[in-house]
Amino acid sequence: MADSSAIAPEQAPATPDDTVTELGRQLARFGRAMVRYKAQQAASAAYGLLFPLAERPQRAGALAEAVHADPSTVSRQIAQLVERGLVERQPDPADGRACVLVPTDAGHETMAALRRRRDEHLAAVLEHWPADDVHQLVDLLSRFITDFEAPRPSGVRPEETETSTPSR
Amino acid sequence: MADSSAIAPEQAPATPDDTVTELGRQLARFGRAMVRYKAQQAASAAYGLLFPLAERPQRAGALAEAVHADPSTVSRQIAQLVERGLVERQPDPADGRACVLVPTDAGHETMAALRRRRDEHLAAVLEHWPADDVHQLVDLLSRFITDFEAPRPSGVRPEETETSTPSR
DNA sequence: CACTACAGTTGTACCAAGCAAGCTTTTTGT
DNA sequence: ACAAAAAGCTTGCTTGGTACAACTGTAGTG
Repeated sequence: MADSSAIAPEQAPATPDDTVTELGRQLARFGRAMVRYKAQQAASAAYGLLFPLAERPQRAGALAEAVHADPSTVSRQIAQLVERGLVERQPDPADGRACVLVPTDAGHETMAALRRRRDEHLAAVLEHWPADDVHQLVDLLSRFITDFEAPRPSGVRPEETETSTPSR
Repeated sequence: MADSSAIAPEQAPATPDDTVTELGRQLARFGRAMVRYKAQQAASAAYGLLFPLAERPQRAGALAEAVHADPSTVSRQIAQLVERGLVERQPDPADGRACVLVPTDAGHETMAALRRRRDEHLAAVLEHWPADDVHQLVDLLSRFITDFEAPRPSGVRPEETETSTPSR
């Protein structure tokens, strides 16, 4: 495959490929840590949907795409939230099939509490970090996830986002 | 609970808290991306154990601690690997209860293939990244995970401080 | 008025992880 | 040396989260 052609070997102790491999390693480690953290939190995964919904109420399908999950998964999680009174289904006047999902007051409170706890934990973890490092981590991580989510590892479709594919 | 008033002796106007919150957001996003990525990979989670085992053959308990997982989970995953002929149980001469887990040749090959695929994917994702940014991401991420895993924000046991056993 | 497309929900199956209990072997105490 | 306690690992059971596939009901179209 393409060896590191364009990149000049600077002071890196090894080739850039090694850096990539190391990143993969840290990613796996990170994934495990995340799974473990989420598991030890009592909060069901459904609660994570409160965050995007609080930012912008939207329909189930849009939400599913926003979090890159299957519509069925989101549907069940929404059902949990509705059952707990954290989210309300407001029938969309423009489309009878759809419902706009809006967090209730309790939903906002719950989300705020979750965020507070998260923030406290993170603040403790980052207690001795220089602010600049934190900022850089956020920046790099954010960019990485964006690039990570964007492409399909196999079968990349540059621009096929067109809505109309019926033609039948 | 204690609000942020008790925690921050001095609260900066807008910066650090926001950065922390944003980090939490990115973390959640990353968690979803990881789950999705792992799900779309045909490889079972058990294969991830090949990496630490290839670096250093070790026993099941040590492996479980290394990946911060329950011994039972590791036991099953190891069973899968043994069944597929990727790992061999070598009876420990010093301890009859234990087995040292050693990747077979096929195990090494499988792991190499996995790593290659991972690296290719990551290389594609990072195609347009400056090498320095990648290096910094690895560095910051690695440090962050370490700090994230180390402390026990809730349920600190003062008594268990005798041995440096960060278990559980 | 039929007929296709679309939004969401429900049925089913799978995988991953953990707790608790059990079995075997080692270590320890008397 | 023997019995009891501890250690290392495995297995039974339960839970939680996800996706695929099939189904229900509404919107748009000729």
